Amino acid sequence: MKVASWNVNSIRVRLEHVLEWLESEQPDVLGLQEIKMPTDDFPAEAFAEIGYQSIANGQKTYNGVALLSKQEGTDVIDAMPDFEDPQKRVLAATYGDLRIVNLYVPNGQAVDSDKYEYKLSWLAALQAWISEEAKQHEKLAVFGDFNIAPEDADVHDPAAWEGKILCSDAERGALNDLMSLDLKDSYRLFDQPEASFSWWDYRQAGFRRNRGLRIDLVLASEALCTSATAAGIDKEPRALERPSDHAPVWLEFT
DNA sequence: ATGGTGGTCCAACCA
Repeated sequence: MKVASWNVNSIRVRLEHVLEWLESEQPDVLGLQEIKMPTDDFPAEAFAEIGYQSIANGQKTYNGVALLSKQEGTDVIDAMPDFEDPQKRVLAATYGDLRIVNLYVPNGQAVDSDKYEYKLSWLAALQAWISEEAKQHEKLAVFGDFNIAPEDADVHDPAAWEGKILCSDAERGALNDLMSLDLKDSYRLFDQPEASFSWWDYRQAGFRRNRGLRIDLVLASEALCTSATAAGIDKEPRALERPSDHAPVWLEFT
């Protein structure tokens, strides 16, 4: 089994990239973030033609998540319980005995902003929801664009980013709380290259200079970690013409 | 010191 996550920054613009990546990598499940279109506009037919079913949870202009898969997803959840949110940022489904939670965590803009307070309250609601999901599903993967770099090793310039948005103590604390629900950052189960990132700013030639952050994560339950065989980040799509600013991240297990 | 790119949609917001 291979599961993957990719913030595509508009599925309209990135449709060909995603179709090509699915055909070459053949993941069993791919979660998308920032589809940036209403649910009803999602190009399900294009994915069906190459053998992928889809579930979308979108809105006009901003946010939006989707799940593409070879088998049908069941027990779909498209909003966190007990958290009113007009922003479409979550989508969960079950594939066989595997539970998938696909997240687009709020960016937060800056640590002194209203959007940061929204991010922290959103993460508190997530903690409550995922603790319930973890009780119900032994094989659980919680993946997506977390908009949090777990550690300084996940940041190109830790001194410059210290305490800043995506790296603040409160954000990292919320991520650690989530991981204390027996969920591991699966990328670190394996030896990885230094300076491994999943997002590079479009500005200042961030990708060419590898000035990035690793903020796209696949958190895996103990039952998944014990059968994990490989994890990685595929930088190839980030080097294409008109790329997303994020690369797909993936986990394989038996 | 400032702003620098890109998507959505055409002014301004979000990242």
